[in-house]
Amino acid sequence: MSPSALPYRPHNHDACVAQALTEARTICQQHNARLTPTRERVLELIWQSHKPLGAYDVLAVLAADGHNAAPPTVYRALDFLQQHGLVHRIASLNAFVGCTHTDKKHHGLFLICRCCGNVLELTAPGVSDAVQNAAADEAFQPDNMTIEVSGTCPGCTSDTTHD
Amino acid sequence: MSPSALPYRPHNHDACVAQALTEARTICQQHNARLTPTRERVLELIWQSHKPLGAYDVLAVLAADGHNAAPPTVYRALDFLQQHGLVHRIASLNAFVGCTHTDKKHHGLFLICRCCGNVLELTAPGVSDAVQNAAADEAFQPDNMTIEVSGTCPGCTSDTTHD
DNA sequence: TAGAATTTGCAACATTATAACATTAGCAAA
DNA sequence: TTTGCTAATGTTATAATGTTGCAAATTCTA
Repeated sequence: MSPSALPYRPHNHDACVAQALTEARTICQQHNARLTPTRERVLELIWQSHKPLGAYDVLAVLAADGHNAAPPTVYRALDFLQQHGLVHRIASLNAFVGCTHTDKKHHGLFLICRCCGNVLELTAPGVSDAVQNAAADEAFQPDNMTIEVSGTCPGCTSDTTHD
Repeated sequence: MSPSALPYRPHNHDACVAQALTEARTICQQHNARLTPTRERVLELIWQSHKPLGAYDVLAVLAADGHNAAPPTVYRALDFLQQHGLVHRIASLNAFVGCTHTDKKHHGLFLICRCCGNVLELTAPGVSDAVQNAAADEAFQPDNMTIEVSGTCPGCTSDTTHD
C-alpha cells in the first residue's frame, strides 16, 4: 500500500508489497540488521494481507510454503520486524500489521474496522500531544503508547457488501 | 482507592475496596443486574490488588478460597463486570483493573508503570477529543478506544525502592 | 408453584506465546 | 583455513490466555 492509499480503496497491492519490502531492505541496511529470508518472508506475508495477521496465520502459510517452522520462528521474526519499526502489533487483536509510516518517527494510532477487519494506521500528532500532556499532568514519563480505535470504516458505513 | 487517591500514594486500601464494592452494588441495582457472590468476589479481588490482575490470578485466589472454579467462571464474571463498567481490561497486559471513574461516562486512558506495575486511569477528555477528530478526518466512526501508555510513574522516577 | 430466563459447574478444547537447549550460518582474526 | 565468536534458526515441550457447549442449579416472574 503506498502511503497515500487507503486499505479499503482499490490499488495495486502487489506493487505496494514490493515497495514495502524495498523500504524494509533499506531500513535494515541503515540499522545494520539482517533481513534474512525468513524475516523477509514474514514481512511479505503480513503486507500481502491487508488485515492484521496472527502469528499462527503466518505460521500456517510458512508451513504451506514447505518451511517446517515452529512458533518461535514466527515470533522471533515478528520481534525483529517490530524492533525495526517494520510491523506493529495490535494488542486488542493479538495480530500484526505492516507499518505504513516507516519514514517518520511516530506513535501509531490504529483505526480498526469491526465490519471488514481492515486497519488504517495514522500518525495523528494531535493525539500524541494530547496523551503527552495528560501524562505530564500526572508527572508520568511515557515511553510507549498503544492507541487502538475500533469502529466502522467509511467503506462499511456506506456499503452493504464488504471485503 | 478513593477517586482522589493515586495508586502509589499510601491510603487505606481496605476502605477504598469497600467503597468500590458499595458503588458497584448501587450501579448494579440501577442497571437491574445481579451482582452475585462470585461476581462480587471477583470484583473485590481485582480491587484488592492495586495492580492489574490476570484472569488466572483471579482463578488461583478463588481456588485458594475453596471455590472450585474453572476459567469460564472467571471470564464470565469479568465480562459482566466490564459490561457494567466496573472493571477495565488492559489489552497490552491481558489483565484487569477496577474502574476508578464509575460515576462518569468515559473512555479510559491508562498510565501503566513499567517499574512498579501500578496503573492509573484517567478520563482525559482532551485525548478522547483528539482521537475523535483524527477518526472523523478519515470518516471513521469510532465506537471503542483502547489507550494505554506505558512508562514510569512519579514514584518510580524519584525512588530507588519500588512497590 | 410452574415455567422461563439467568447463572453456574464442568469438561474439553482452542489460541497465543515463551522457555530451554541444540544446531547452524556468517564473519573476522590468528 | 582453521579457529572462535556472535547472531540466527531449529526443535521440543510447555506455559499462559481464552472459548465452546451442554447440563444442573438458581432466581425471577407470572
